[in-house]
Amino acid sequence: MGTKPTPRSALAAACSRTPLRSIHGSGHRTGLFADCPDLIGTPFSYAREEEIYGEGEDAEFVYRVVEGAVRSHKVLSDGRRQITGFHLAGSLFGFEQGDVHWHTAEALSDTKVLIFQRRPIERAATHSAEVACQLWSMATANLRDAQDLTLLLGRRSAQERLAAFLIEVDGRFGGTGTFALPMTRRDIADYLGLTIETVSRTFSQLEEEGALRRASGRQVTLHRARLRHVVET
Amino acid sequence: MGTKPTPRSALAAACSRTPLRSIHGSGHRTGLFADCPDLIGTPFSYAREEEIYGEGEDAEFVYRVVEGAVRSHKVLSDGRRQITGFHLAGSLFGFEQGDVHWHTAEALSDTKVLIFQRRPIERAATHSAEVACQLWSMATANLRDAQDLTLLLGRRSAQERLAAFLIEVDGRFGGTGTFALPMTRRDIADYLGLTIETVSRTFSQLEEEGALRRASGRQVTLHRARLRHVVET
DNA sequence: CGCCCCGTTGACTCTCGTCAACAGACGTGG
DNA sequence: CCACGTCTGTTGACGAGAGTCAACGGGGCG
Repeated sequence: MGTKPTPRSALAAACSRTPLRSIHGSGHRTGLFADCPDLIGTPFSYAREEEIYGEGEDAEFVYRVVEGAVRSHKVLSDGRRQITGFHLAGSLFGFEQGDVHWHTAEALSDTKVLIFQRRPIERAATHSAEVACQLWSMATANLRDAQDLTLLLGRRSAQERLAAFLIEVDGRFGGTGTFALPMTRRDIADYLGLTIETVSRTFSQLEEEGALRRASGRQVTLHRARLRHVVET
Repeated sequence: MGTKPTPRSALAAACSRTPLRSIHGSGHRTGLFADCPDLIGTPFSYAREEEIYGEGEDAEFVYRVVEGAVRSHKVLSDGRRQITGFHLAGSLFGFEQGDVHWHTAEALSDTKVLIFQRRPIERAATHSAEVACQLWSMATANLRDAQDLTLLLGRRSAQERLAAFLIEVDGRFGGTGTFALPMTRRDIADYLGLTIETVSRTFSQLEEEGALRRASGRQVTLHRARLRHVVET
């Protein structure tokens, strides 16, 4: 591929050559913008651990995950990190208030996204109540997630946090109870407000209690009833 | 006052008698709905510790604090509680996604609010991009607050949490550095993910370090530079 | 006056963090 | 092909910070 193209250059190129129809219908969830045919995203790729945008950067684009996974986080000056969310296939991220990002976003693995320019969407929102309502609905969904995380971090033990997290991820992967975690122990720890050692020990405890089984790689099989019992309410 | 009127009955009465102009201009911050003259709230009062709405209840109204203070929280089945936000004069609360509240809201002290019906506002949003954009903006502001709290709960020590909290409250009271906390130690603890004993001890530590002074009641005077130093980043 | 609630403090406990060692997977280069 | 380093994950020993339990003082209110 030679030198890495920027989102901007990819967008410019896409304007002249992309067969727009081919971008949709590729299996990602319908949702925001699904009924806005003029808001077609430009495909783009990021390598594992590559930064998509940084905190404080100009928020020129928003993104929808097509394949792979992304994390959003904030860091303190001494390096402590809090991941505020994982974005899996189908989810939209990077849409924040104001003109700069207040998080850093990085690809967990090689990831394909669709890129949208933020400005035209915001301009559309000022004219179309429908678009604005979709943005509102999206923000509200994110708000609920953030507040659930707040309850998790403020009032739950390590076991409860990990159990709730695994149930949540399972749900996002279709609820089969078996999946491969796309993130490292460090990512899980920084999401749950724990250390990697505690996450690792808690995995072992849950396995001893028969609430899950670990296989090679990051494959896990959940005993969902027992995990739910750990989480209770 | 005899039997307590419901918001519903107050609203019905207000339709026939309230001199609408008198409600506004009473010193609360301008903001959402300020430019929607047809969305006039009905005044209503709650006593200290009174529940305004409960988790799972039908979300018929939204509220703006005129005077006093309100807390929103969630509880786990075993009684552990996480306060997700305090609402002081001027702030709007109760606007959540879906038809039911996902929090409980209670008055910290005797509190005056303006009540708005949710449905007409939502209906207005589907027609007016401006209203919808305001709702979006409000949700996004709440989202940022929730994510800041996430970072606080996930990665900060008791001292850092309390210092950040005091700076935040000071800011909301005008940034003079001296004010009376409207909430109890229990409320602070349940907001910061700590216990009341830890909050109390942390107050004492910060006072020993000269970062604040406590006076009678819940009056505090902050040494803001030292508190900011505790929080650093 | 007496009760209850709030806040503070002390003593002890326990969960989770810290520091360290080590095993397995993977990629690189000799 | 294998030695090597690196990265991820696991486990153990120990320590620190926050939680738990308990006592007590002060203020508000019936």
